[in-house]
Parts: sequence; C-alpha cells; structure tokens
Amino acid sequence: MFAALGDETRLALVGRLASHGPLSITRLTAGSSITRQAVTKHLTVLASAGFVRGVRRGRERIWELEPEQMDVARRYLDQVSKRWDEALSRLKAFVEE
Amino acid sequence: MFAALGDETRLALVGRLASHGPLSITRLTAGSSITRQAVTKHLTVLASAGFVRGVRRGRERIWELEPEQMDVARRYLDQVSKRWDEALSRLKAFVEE
DNA sequence: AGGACATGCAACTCTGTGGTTGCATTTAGC
DNA sequence: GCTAAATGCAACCACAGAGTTGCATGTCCT
Repeated sequence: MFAALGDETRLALVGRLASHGPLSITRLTAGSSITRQAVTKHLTVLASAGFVRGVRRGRERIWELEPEQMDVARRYLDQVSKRWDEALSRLKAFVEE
Repeated sequence: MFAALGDETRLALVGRLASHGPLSITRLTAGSSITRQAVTKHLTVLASAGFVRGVRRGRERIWELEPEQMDVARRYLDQVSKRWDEALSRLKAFVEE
C-alpha cells in the first residue's frame, strides 16, 4: 500500500486523477516527461494496491481513483498512533511505579 | 514520506515502536532476521522523513515515534479524497449540462 | 477495406537502495 | 585502567523496479 504511494510519479498520478477526474492513459501521459509505457506500469502498480481502477471504454482505458482504499491507509495510521499512545501510557505507568 | 513507510521492514519497525514504546537499536534488532546495520539505515530513513527520532542516552541510542508526522500523512490523504470528490461533482455537472 | 489512434506485450538497460562485512569509537562497570 | 557492550562509519554486493524501445493488437471513422 504505502509502497505504491511511495513513488513520486505515482503520487503525481494520484494527484492528477484526484483533481481532474477519470482520465485515459494518453491524457495522463500528456505533459509528463516519461513514456506512456512507464505510466501504464505505474497504473498497474496503483491498481494492484487498490488505489485505482481501469475500465476499458471503446479503444481507450479510463482510470479512476478508488477513494475507499485511502480510507484504509488512513485507518492504518490511526491504529499506529493509537497503539503508540497506549505504549507511552504503559511506559509512564511503569516508570512511576 | 510514503516512500519511508513503503518498505516492509520499516513498517515493521514503526509497528514495534508503536506497541513497545521507545527502544534501542539492539533491542529493535533482536528477533529480526537482518543486521543491526540494516536496522540503523532504516531508522535514519524514517528519521529523515520525520516519523522517528533518536536520542543518545549513555552508550545506547533510544528511538521513539513522532506521531505528529503520521497526522501529516493522514491529512494528505484527506486532501486527495476531498479533491477527488470535487472532481467527480464537476464531472457530473459537466455530463448533465 | 484501410489508415490513424489508443493500448498491450515483451525484452532490455541501468540506477537506487536494501543488506552485509569489517573496523573504529564511545561508554558502562568492575 | 581494562574489557565488553552499544553504536558509528565506510566500502562493497546484489537485486528489484523505473524507464525505454520495438512491435503487435484492437478499435474508431470515412
């Protein structure tokens, strides 16, 4: 999950999909400095992580965001900080006794 | 940021720090299958991303989580899904007109 | 049918980085 | 002071993956 978001190019793709809505591969490649093939690879990585979904429409493939998956990432970070708080209070109790 | 969390080993380190509280390098390395040096490298990566902080205490260095940085990550994901919602409503308005 | 557009597939290169090994440095404790 | 524990530093290796190139496939449109 975080590995999928950990690449600058992929993060930029997510950003463009977020602000412009569903786009085809060539539309996503236009303006970018890398090849269409590289964009395709990044999209498959994002798709296998569940962040993005591609639907074939005619001769082009439209890619759109799956915002539920970002909820999963958020929930994970919530869990970590919650466990951290618990660990700190346990530590505090241990030191004070 | 997400690149720092994108490595399995680093994510495991964050998890251990979250559940056990501050730990030294050797404590973090114990039980792991990799070398202390590798753990050190991962910790510096996490530190440069702001997720973790190391304090020298005597002859050992204690590493602890910085939960505020995970708030930053969460806020970023919030921003992305908010922009996605706006993009979708713009798209919907465009299609319906 | 046939050409142009949009994408898919496969092989290849090459840099980044996760991991190791070896040695040096600092500090606790007797 | 001296030894062992805990860490720091630097060089090195190996592989995953980001990116490219070339060609094949599919689809729209006249």
